Amino acid sequence: MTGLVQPFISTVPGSLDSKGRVCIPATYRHILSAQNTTGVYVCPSFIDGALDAFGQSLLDSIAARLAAQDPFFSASFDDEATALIARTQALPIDENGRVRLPDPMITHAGLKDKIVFVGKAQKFQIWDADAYAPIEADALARVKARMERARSGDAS
Amino acid sequence: MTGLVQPFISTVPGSLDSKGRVCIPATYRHILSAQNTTGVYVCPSFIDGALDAFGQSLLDSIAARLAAQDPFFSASFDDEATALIARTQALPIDENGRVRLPDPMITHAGLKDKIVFVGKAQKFQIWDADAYAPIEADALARVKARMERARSGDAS
DNA sequence: CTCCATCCCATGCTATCCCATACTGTCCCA
DNA sequence: TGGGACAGTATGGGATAGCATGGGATGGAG
Repeated sequence: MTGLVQPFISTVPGSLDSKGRVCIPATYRHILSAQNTTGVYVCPSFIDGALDAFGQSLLDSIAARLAAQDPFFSASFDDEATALIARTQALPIDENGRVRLPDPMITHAGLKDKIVFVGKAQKFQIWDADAYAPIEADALARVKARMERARSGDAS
Repeated sequence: MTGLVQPFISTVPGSLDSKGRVCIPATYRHILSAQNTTGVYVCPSFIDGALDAFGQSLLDSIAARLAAQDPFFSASFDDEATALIARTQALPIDENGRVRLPDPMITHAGLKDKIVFVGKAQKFQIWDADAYAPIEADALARVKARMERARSGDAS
């Protein structure tokens, strides 16, 4: 049943206005509303300077995993809840498709004026446009190198 | 189908005033009232300097598992749940969304002026702001380390 | 009678909602 | 195939309801 969820794809440019608002691309909004999500869940990544955004489907699977644990006496529950649930915010989307990003999240991602939305299947990410450019280049280079290694290995 | 209960998420800053009152974040209050809870249940944590706060849903499931002797939990769960219930207080929320924390609980959590509310799905916690910062950092580090271990294990 | 706790009212502010406008892509028809 | 119209999308700004906070008043207990 999880396989039927539509994935977030492609990279979309966007902008952050003076009030800290961003306009979620219409394509992503349609996917979100198909998940019975009125808003969008956003969590600062603990790997890099991105914001992870997702809908009800992904949150449910996280909450379900936590619900199977003892909320008062389990150490693993506590770490996971602290890292994921506590740092995630439910942001409502207004009728024009915009969300107000909390200031700490803007700071975390170093968002200026220009931003990009990057589809990652179950979730999408929000990056500062300048910060994302080298990240994308590096990722492309790694994929290219791996493919060439695989090809030369196969061609024996 | 009331099966899915809305989880407490995100971290919200707050304050303790000179009368020992705290203002419960509006988002949490809405979740509580959706659980037919007029007030909030609060219990000093067993493992650290936090206050655990929750609504009717979690209290019911504790009581139900006590009665059913749920084998999923450890053998000592019965003792723990009994202690938990004994130390829990039902605090009324006034019309402005505030609760008066009993002095022993303020002492337990070492609350000064600045506090934080930390969402943990079925419950949320109340921490002194300064005390929580290192707790969060440690939990993040542990989760991050676990992820990197898993990644290097995959990359054979 | 004094002190302490709870209740209630009043205020400033921030966040949310809403409207008004510009634009861009698509669709239809000549 | 080109031009025009329209609908959905994106952006800026202003008003308002709700939230958070402080202080005073009232009732009960010691």
